[in-house]
Amino acid sequence: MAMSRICLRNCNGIFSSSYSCSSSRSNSSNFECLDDAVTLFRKMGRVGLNSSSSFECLDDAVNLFDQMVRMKPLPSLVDFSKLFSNMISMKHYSAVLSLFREMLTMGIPVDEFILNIVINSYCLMHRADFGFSVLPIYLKNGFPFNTVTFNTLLRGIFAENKVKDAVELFKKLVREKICDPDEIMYATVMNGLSKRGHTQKALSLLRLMEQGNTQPDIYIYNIVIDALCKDGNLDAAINILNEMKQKGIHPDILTYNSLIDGLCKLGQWEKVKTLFSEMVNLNMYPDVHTFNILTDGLCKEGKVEDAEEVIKHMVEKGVEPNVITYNVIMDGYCLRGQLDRARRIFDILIDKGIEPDIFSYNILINGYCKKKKLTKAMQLFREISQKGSKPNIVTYNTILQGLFEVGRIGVAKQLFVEMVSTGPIPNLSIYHTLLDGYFKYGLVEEAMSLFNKLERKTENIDITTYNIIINGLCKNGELNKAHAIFQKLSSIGLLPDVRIYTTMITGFCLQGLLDEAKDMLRKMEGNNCLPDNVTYNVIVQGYLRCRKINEMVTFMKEMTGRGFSFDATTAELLVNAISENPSVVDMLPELHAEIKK
DNA sequence: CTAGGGTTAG
Repeated sequence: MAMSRICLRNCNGIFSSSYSCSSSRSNSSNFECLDDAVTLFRKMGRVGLNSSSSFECLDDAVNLFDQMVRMKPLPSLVDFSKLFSNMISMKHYSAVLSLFREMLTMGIPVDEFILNIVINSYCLMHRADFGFSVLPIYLKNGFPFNTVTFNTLLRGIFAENKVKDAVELFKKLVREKICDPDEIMYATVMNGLSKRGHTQKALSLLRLMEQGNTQPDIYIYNIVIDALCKDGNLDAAINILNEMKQKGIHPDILTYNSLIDGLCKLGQWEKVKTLFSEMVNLNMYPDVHTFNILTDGLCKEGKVEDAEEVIKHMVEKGVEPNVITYNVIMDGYCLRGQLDRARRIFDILIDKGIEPDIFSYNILINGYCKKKKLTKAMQLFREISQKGSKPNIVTYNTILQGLFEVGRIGVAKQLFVEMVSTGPIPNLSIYHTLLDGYFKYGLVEEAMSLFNKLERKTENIDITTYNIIINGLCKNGELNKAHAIFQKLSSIGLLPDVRIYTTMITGFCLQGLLDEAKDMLRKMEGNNCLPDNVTYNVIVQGYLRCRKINEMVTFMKEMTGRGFSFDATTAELLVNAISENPSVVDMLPELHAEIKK
């Protein structure tokens, strides 16, 4: 009953659909829910909720709200805040909004806590714009804005990837002295920036902070250090580490975990050891994250046995491996093609009473797909739903790629239909998989009709989509169509990147149109898009295939001059050309060493 | 009392 009421309340709003997505419908009867709620309510007492309380289902929360609004005198706003917070932790965002509206309608006064929760609900629904529409209510009630309000909004804007808007808002707040940014606000902005690839901007904010009243704390330093580590800029990260130490701010386990992760990814194992002993000497004990980072680093280098040793070590030290530990190991075995071992690990995980999560399944499914064992992969795929979990977008993408790889196009199409009706909303990666798959099997019409549908909404597609289309058309003998699409790119505001140029050059080479390929190479340079290793290999291969050795040599010199080298295909073609006509060698004297390789 | 911040896995 409560469910339907919420839906009714929502039908004026735009959130009814989001609501039905985020709510988990309870199977228990409303009666039971009501009883639960009443019991819960009695337990909490008239004074309000216990902060640790939670509800079985949305109905409990709504019923509790109904009880609360009927009470005389009304429970305090603290109790309403607690109720709403609980609902947010259960992801019932739109239900919070409905109940909030109901409070307003009933003339129940609200406070800034409630308003901030409401703003957060909008933000968590990725509608920060509606969050702003709550601000007038502060003014109407004479509440001053506080940093929490704007932090919530900033976080919401970042969550929608609107980096510029977030930075604008932050600047406005500071410039117009609307609120004084605290450590948390700096952390919010810096985290938003660094998680979206703007490490340098985060770093300059750190410098700005150092000059102001709010001094950076451990959180701030951890954000910046982690961002630098993720960028592989370990020197800079360690410089910041030393800076913070000098200021008397002690690095914590997160600081060390970020640094160790960065060093592992660079394969700098000696430095990893140094940092590891440094943290132990500081009485900071490595936790499950630290060990997972080490395990992952080793697995990515193919050293799964060493990773297994790390696990033995952590168990000896009393740190329990978690699902991620086993996932990392499974992925390590899958990467080496040892599917059976990965499957053992999977069984061990279950034996230990650890629930495999969607990652566990995705890793194994990916392993089976790479081995073209689609039947096994599909079995696991079905098992996810049987176990009461749900395949996510990555699961679908992995399976779809696997199905196309082995040519089971019909099943792939079926699975896509199933996804549209019951699965996650397809994203660009899914469409890329479909387009790529269609082209691979010569289904140009299908690919183009899907592309035309996608193209109607320009925000649906990106430069990679065009790369797939241009590549697919070229591979299917539709060079002219490919070129036409390439030429209209700039008119729709997309700058061709090195990959697109290379695809076009590949297309020309495929048709033996070497002059056109050469023109394209010069054109890209003119457009400030430098050819890379792949571009040069493609063009050299083009000349080699047509046995135009003189021109080939020109490009060969150019590419080696720029520090690029031949890939396996180029080398093979060159060897073939030489064996056919040994005099070719004389034309490239300076490359003897290269050829021998 | 109740609202906002940092780490790991495909």
